[in-house]
Amino acid sequence: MNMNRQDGIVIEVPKEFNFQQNMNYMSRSSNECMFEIRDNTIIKAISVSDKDYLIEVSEAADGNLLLRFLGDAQIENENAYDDVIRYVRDWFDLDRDLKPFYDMAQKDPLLQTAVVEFYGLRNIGIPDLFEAVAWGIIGQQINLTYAYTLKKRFVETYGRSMEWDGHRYWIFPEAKDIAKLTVEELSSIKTTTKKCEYLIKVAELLEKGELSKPLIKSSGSIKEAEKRLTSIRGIGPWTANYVLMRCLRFPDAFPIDDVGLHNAIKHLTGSERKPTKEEILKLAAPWENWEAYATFYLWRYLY
DNA sequence: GGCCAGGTGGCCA
DNA sequence: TGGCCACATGGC
Repeated sequence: MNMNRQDGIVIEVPKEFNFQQNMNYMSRSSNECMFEIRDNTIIKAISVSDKDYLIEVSEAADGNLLLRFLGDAQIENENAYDDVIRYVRDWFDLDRDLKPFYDMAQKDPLLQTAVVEFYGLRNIGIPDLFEAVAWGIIGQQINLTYAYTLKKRFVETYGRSMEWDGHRYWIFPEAKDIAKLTVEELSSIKTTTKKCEYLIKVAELLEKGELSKPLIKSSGSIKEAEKRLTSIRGIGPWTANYVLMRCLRFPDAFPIDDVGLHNAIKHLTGSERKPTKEEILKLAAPWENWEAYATFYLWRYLY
């Protein structure tokens, strides 16, 4: 492995990977505050093993990913490299074999065009559980543009940041800091009282260790994982499946109540109305165990 | 100005 | 279980 800090570290990608497709997805909102797209590279502040790093991910000449450390992050040992590489592999879902998905999808009426048009797109994840849940709660029942505005307010009020080359890069607020807040304090970001309650409660559960990635992963099935999440106030079936899909990486996570999914299906089928739940279940039957990727690809039709 | 947002909890039958 | 309804405000 190339460990030269100056040249960057090459992270090998699977065959079913296309840098530009993932960039296109990540460029979907100009109001995204958790990373920056600049000169066809992604720059992001991350917290891994209790250390903050500023990283740049770009495309290497051979099509692999190139990881560079920016700023004055102290790389103390080889383990730190491994931690960050693992983070990036998880973030881009590089260790999943998409061939079975593509084999299935090219025969599927709803997906066959999508997998050609977006070939090489990965389910870009939200590795931090608190961020994934909070983003889900914040985004409930509001338009995506406004959701990005609220997230930005939340992050810039309660997160910490690193500055580099005249830009500021944010790390998502930590659960332990949000758990201390009152609803009144948190409502300064101007979201609903209920969402403030939910966010603080989730932060408390994470802080107490009553909610964690290993705990959810240890669930016997997706149904149990979903149940564990929906037992928490503010997390319904949509949020639970969203989190299982973007953070826990359950391939069969399926946010079937998602209005974006409904609109994508409406668009692709040329229907005048949104599909019913029964119609979606029927359309999605062939997607078994690939519902998360199917949903992720169909979302690409919305921007 | 009015409808719609990457929903959820609570109440009711 | 399944059907309503309040929530609560911005985007377009």
